[in-house]
This record gives sequence, C-alpha cells and structure tokens, in this order.
Amino acid sequence: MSGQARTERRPTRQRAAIAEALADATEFRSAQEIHADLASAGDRVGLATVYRNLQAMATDGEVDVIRTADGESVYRACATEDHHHHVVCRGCGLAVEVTADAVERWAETVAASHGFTQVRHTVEVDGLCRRCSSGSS
Amino acid sequence: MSGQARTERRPTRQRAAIAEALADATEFRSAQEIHADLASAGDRVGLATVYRNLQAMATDGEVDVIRTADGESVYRACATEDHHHHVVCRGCGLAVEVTADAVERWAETVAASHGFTQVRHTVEVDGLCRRCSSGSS
DNA sequence: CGCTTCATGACAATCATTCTCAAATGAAAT
DNA sequence: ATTTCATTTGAGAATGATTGTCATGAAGCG
Repeated sequence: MSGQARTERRPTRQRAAIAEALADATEFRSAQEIHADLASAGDRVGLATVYRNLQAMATDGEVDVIRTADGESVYRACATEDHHHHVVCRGCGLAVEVTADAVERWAETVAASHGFTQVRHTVEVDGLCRRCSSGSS
Repeated sequence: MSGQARTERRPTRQRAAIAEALADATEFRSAQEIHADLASAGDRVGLATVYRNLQAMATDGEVDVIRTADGESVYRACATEDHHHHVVCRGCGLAVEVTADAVERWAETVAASHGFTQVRHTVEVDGLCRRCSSGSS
C-alpha cells in the first residue's frame, strides 16, 4: 500500500547535504532557506539543485511539502512514510503530524457522492501552539 | 462568529465589472483570467486593480480563494456565505461546494489536543468529475 | 582507465503578484 | 453645481520564487 515510486536517482554530495539539512530542521523550510542554511554551513550547493532535489524527494514521498500562506513551497522530513496531515504553528512554525482517517473517509465519500473519482485531498490546519498562544498580541 | 468585516469600500465601475465577471463564471478563475475576460469584453480594468479588488472581496468573504497546484490564487463567487469547502475537478474545473461539520470539528479537536489555539484550516478535495472520469486515460 | 549518462551550477528567463505615485473619481460639504 | 479630500485606479517598474539552459563535473560500469 506504501508503494515507493522511488525513481532511480544517483546519490550525490549535494543530495545528502540537503537531506541532512532537512533532517535537522524541526519545522518546514523553503528551498531558499535550505540553500541559505547550506551556504552558511560552508556547503556550496546551487540553488537550482536544491529546488530539483527537494522536488524529487517530495515526489518520492521522502519529504512533505505544503504551501505557506503566501504561496511559498516549504518542505519537511516527515517522521512517518504514511499518509498524514499537519498542524502548524503560525507563530514559530512548529509542525505536528497527525493522522485523520475520519477525514480521509469523508473526503472520499463526499467526492464520490458527487460523482468524482480519483480523489485526492489537501488538509492543513494551523493555529498558535501552546507556547505562542501565551505571549501573542 | 461569521462577522462580515466588510471594510467600507467605495463602489466603482471596475469593482462591479469584476464582481460580475466572477458571478458569471462557474469555476474558479485567476486574477489574470478575470483581467483577460474583462479586456476581451471591452472592459478596460487595470491588472493591479483586479488583484486589489479580488483580494479585498476575498477578505470580506464575498468570494472564495484557493490555490491551484502550481500556487496560483483562483477566485470564485460562492453560493453561500457560510463556511464550506470544495471538490474541484482536475479536468474541467467544475467546483462543487460542500460542507463538512465533521471535518471542522475534527480540526478543532485535534489541534486543541496538541495545545493549539486560534485554529484555522484548509481543506480542498479534487478529483475527476463524472463527465471527465469517462474519457480519461 | 575510458566511456556514457545523469547531476550540478551559474545565470538568464518566467511569471504571478506587489509596489509606486500621479491622475481620476466618488462622497460629502459649501 | 463647485470645491474639497480621501480613495481608487492604472501603467509600468520592481520583487521574488521557481524554472529553464547548457556547458562542466561526477557516478557507475566494463
């Protein structure tokens, strides 16, 4: 059920560096950020390369992608390979992974009831985490 | 909870034209598309103006906004002012409005259980409508 | 080692969206 | 109707993320 369509890709220093940078992060990071992180760590990796790898990794299901409010794509190494969603803090970026079978079923059902097939869905929840809830304006 | 924060805005020819163009459409349209529609209809409206109004209308809850897969913002005049979600056809763009109290509650609950407050959520479902399902590969 | 193929990197090119600011317009006062 | 003043508009520049191009470099293999 978790068929990794992992395209045969060649391991490179850059790819490893990107994967590691992502593994270190606890929140979602944009391609630009990853690129900057690597640069400041002395790791020279082309921006285009970061984009390409991040996308490839996302396609292979190695990492998760979501869109920020302003349309930027941000990536994160997910703890599980299984399908899940996130609750992201608007304040600090903290991202919690959650599963939602109920929602999956609902999406499938409601879509089917309108005659839709090959259903996919996007569910993202955001708010303020406990910490950020306290000192917010 | 459904307070219309309708900012006091001045009615203009442009705004009306945009609203109408949106009302005529049955699917989600991008600012660029609206702009093109108006132009080809002989309605001269600046692109920036289209963007500004669309955003204002979205903020006021007059129209709905969602992001396409490639990050473009698309708008639609919603039939209801109440909170709802969409099932969009990847083939023809057909958009069906659906409500999902169960999902709303789930989002709130799951977020709260992780200490989050001021929860918001995004839920979009897409697939192939009955018509597009038939002739697909 | 030499070859073939895929990945990389520097930078140009896209493209949606936003910004700038002078000119036009709506609303209300005179 | 005319003045007045805040908003809104529009044309085009500016921004910024993402993608494309293509010569160079590294990986896998015999």
